Amino acid sequence: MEARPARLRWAPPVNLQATNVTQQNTDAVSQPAPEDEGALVAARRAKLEQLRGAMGVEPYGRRVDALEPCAAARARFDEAAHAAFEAGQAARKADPSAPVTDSRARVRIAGRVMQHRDLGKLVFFWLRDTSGDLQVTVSKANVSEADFALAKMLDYGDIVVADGPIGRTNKGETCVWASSIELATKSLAPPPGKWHGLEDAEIRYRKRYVDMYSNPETVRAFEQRSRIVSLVRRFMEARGYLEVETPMMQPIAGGAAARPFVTKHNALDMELFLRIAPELYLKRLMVGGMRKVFEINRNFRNEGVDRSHNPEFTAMEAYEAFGDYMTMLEMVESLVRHVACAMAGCAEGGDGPVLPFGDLRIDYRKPFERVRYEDLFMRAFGFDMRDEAKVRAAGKEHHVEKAATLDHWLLVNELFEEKAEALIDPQRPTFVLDYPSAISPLTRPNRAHPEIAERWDLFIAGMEVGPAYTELNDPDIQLAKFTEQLAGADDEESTFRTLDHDFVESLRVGMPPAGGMGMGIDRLVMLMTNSESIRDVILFPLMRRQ
RNA sequence: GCCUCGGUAGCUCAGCUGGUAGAGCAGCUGACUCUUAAUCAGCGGGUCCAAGGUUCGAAUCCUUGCCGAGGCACCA
Repeated sequence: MEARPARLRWAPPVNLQATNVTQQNTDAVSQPAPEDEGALVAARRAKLEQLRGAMGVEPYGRRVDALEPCAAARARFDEAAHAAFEAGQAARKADPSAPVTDSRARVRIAGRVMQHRDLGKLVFFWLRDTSGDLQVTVSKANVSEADFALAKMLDYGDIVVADGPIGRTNKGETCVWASSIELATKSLAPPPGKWHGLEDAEIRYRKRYVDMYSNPETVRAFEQRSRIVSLVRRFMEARGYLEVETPMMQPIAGGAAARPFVTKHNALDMELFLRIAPELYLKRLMVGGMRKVFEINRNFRNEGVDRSHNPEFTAMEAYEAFGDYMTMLEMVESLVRHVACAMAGCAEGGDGPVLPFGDLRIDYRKPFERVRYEDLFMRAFGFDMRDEAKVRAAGKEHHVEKAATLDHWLLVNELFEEKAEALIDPQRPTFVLDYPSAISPLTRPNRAHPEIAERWDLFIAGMEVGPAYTELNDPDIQLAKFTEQLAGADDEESTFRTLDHDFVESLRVGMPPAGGMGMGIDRLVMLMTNSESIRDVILFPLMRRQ
């Protein structure tokens, strides 16, 4: 990849005369000013000055080559070399002319100081990097006077480089016996406690950088996330899907029914929406002739925030020309099991694992549950969902809002969500098949039963992980459904809902029959990493401004 | 938007029917060549989230607001 010229990278943004930019910057600078810093910070600043002055140490470091992760350094500990060195030391005690024997591996590690114990002429501290912790032992006899002075004055949170042989203490702790140490970065902030670490959920999300070094499982979860996304990509590529990127800023926010975020392009004087879904663009690619595509990217929905919703979230959508919703079902079931297998370390092609999620044990073994929407409705209510009178009565009985006037199928779905979804076993991944057409405007109706759409939703642990459709490719029906939908929009919805005529035009050009699916990647990661809050799988979740 | 719970030292928390603000760890000074949440001696450290009210007196009771957690609602 060619590097961009530095001039471009560092050039100030050009067209930023918009007032909201300045506004945002002012808001961001609500941190306490330096003069508000307490005694703990003052003590660290005093050390900083001492390092720079009397000790001649640069507290913000320099390039260091040939570093290895703490875990790798620890793994290079060799019992025989350690024993030989200890024996040699004993021999020299008896006879100082005995030769020095030291075949222990030399290592160089860097990390944050997590523990610090000063025993006078011997200093122990632990360094932490993302691979783990490793103790560094500094003996006054082994290092320069300057290095020893530095070792004694280190603070919890400082970033330090240590060089030396990997060995063991008398008490059996594997450690680096420092031959030299170097301060990489002085930390000025008071750290969280060394025992409890950082537990306050608010600070964990707001200051993720502290959470990450204080709670190693945080970094672990995000390493897992990265691995899962990579597995998903490789799975899709192996099946011949092409990864594409479609607009995140759209003049019409289509493809779903959520409330969008609004923004503006100044030069074109144009209102834009952050996308709520990529669907309508990916389908245009089908029209253009691409057979199998997928996109993994952010969607933005201007809705509430809770344990399974963040306003910006990562979704995958995939489309396969000449497929249908059952093509997608096979693909998604294989994909979810594939990822679950990788997480559990079980054999590929086997039945699949059982993974914990909170108090649940999710059973990813073959096959996932399949249940028809109308059968689930029948089980929940005891009558057919097409029975308008009974549905109307049940709506009133269950106090559905506007039960008397609401469209029959919308009422059916209200009832379904209230009572039927609860019948799904949260421990069994379940495909609910064949939703009513009336609530599926982008889905092709079943040819024999047009009130039913060829659509499924996958539920795991009570969460909706994603839907799939046999895509509607009849331009006339699509236009009719869009028009009907717009007619039902209230005043607020009308401000952001517009008919995407170009999309309808693309269907007139002709989209091959196709299957399509969507999947919430954050929710998939939650399930795979046993994280019950979406905030634990998003590095910087949206928080209210302080 | 609604309901419940919470916000006290850098961190984790205690603080009873209203009566001078506490602990452990962290910090500072000193001792210690094998520590493992090191130990020992000594010393500092608070806008009790904010504003208002009740009271002789409020961390504590009341009201409102801010921030968070959980739940509900919203989310085809």
